[in-house]
Amino acid sequence: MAASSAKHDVFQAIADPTRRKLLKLLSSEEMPVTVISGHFPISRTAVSKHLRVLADAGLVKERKVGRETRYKLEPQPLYELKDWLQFFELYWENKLGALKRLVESDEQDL
Amino acid sequence: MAASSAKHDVFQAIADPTRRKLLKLLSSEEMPVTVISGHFPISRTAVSKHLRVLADAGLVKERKVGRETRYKLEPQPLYELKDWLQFFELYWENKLGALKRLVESDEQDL
DNA sequence: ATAATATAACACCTTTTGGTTTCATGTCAA
DNA sequence: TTGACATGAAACCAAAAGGTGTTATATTAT
Repeated sequence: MAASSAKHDVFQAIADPTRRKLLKLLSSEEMPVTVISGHFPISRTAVSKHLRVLADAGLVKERKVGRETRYKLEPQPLYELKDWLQFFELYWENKLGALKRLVESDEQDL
Repeated sequence: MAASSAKHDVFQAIADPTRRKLLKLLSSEEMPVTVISGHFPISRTAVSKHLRVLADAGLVKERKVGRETRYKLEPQPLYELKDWLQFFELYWENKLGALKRLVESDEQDL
């Protein structure tokens, strides 16, 4: 899995379905690894590695509490995704809207 | 690379930087593979495989014109991504909101 | 008909990824 | 202090991913 020496980016981090489920799970509540693992059919170690990838991408924050490590969603990096997506919105939604804007700017030129 | 027998999903398709560049490149104009390859440092075959992954995810549309195959962006599947993202907007906006409240209360303390 | 072009299809290679099991370390409770 | 628990780390594995180069096939131009 992800050895995680090099920083992972958001796009790659969310590519995996398990990691996406992790993000949702950790969105509301902070949780220790053991509890998190209970929600997945894979081993605790595997979950731990996914968490590492997410942490690398900055999507999750770790906090040590006694002998456990608790994880929580850190949504900021998703901004990058939103920005990226915004570029394409032009193309799907309003082909009409884009045309309208174009026409309007042309009108101003008149 | 992606053999592409099983359908690829959008999240996986956009995970690769080359594929993201492909999407941008194909957003404005329809292009045949050879022209597309000119924009990348990798082999034409590699580009072709990336295009296949994108097509699998429905992000790109192929059209045969004579002996060439032209590719164009098909932005619809990005909707899924937007929906997914929307869930998390709640969390980061709250955070910003919370920060704003914090700053404001600090100002009031002065 | 023949040569050149565009691209898909194969076969192959290396690195990464998702997963496992086992071991080491740190912390809490008795 | 001794044992149980939580987690990280390490070693390992199979499959997928990204890449290459080499055919094969269809289409266009001469």
